[in-house]
Amino acid sequence: MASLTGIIEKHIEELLERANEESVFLSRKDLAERFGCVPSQINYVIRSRFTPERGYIVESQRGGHGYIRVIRLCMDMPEARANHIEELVGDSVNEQDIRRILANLQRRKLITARERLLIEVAVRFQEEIGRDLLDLSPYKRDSLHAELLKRLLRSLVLG
Amino acid sequence: MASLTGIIEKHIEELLERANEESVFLSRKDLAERFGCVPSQINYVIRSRFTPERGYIVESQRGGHGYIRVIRLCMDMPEARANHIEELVGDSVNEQDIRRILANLQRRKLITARERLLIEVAVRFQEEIGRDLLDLSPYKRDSLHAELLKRLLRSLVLG
DNA sequence: TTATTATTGACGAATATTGACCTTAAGCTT
DNA sequence: AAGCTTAAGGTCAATATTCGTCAATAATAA
Repeated sequence: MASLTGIIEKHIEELLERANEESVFLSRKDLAERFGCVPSQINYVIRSRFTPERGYIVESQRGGHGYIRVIRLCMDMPEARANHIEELVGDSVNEQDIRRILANLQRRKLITARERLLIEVAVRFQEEIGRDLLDLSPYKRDSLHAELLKRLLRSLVLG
Repeated sequence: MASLTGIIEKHIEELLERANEESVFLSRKDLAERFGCVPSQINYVIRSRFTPERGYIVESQRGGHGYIRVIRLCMDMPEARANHIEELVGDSVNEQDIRRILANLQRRKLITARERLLIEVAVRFQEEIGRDLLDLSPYKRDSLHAELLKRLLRSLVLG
């Protein structure tokens, strides 16, 4: 993995580590100069590597004093939990399973009541759309549930 | 964040804090002198930072004894917050607007970073499904985003 | 070979700063 | 009371500085 993208990705991760902060402010122009690439390469790295699904939030501002800010959440979650989630959820879950899983996670204090609420609302909305608007089969809907649930939980649990 | 605008913004926020009042009266001329800038810079700070979207309203008066008054809205009633959400989101929002709204809500401590992350992931998933799997039009997708976002935020904010 | 991922560059959009010119209100002066 | 003066604040356009998007192309993986 000696791709430019990989190198820049590592660099940003290192900045996050080294600063021991929750976030870093980057200058797109400076980064591009430093790594001898076009500025839009930085956008590519951000878009492909520092996604919400991987536990990052990115803010940016154009114009004078512009910046790209990368925020990293959940810095210290054991990897074991990630695998656990895959197992737990599998490829298909119905809403009852989901509620059971969420109740469990909340009881173990891995998610808050509000986070659980968000996840339930998101899943229910998806169910509603899939059923009423798109006429998807029950199996298809449960597959989508599984995928959504995994993404949501991974974003919280992985760093 | 060493921009003039940022510095002035912080100063005004601090005045609000320190006064522990709901509002502060500013003198545009004095502020401009203090920070060594043209008076219209103050207008820019007000227009771009102390917006209703961020929970402020501003009154002003010209002429002798003129002033700029910055009022911080406190939205402690669930009712008020809910209405605010409706307005903010409307019937259609693109992902860029969503990110702005979420950043503002987090700044105002109405949601946490993790909650923001969950919402971003849910919206992105919906976008992905709508685009790649269901081939929905951009407008339809933005409508669905608005509906999803409103439901998610209402679930949090009504509590 | 085909599909995915990475790289590049042209063009566009947003933000910050400044200054010239406009509008409004209060207090005098007549 | 009307008009003038002075002291605010408002608007708008020009400019500079960043970042973002999109599509074409190249490289790599399946």
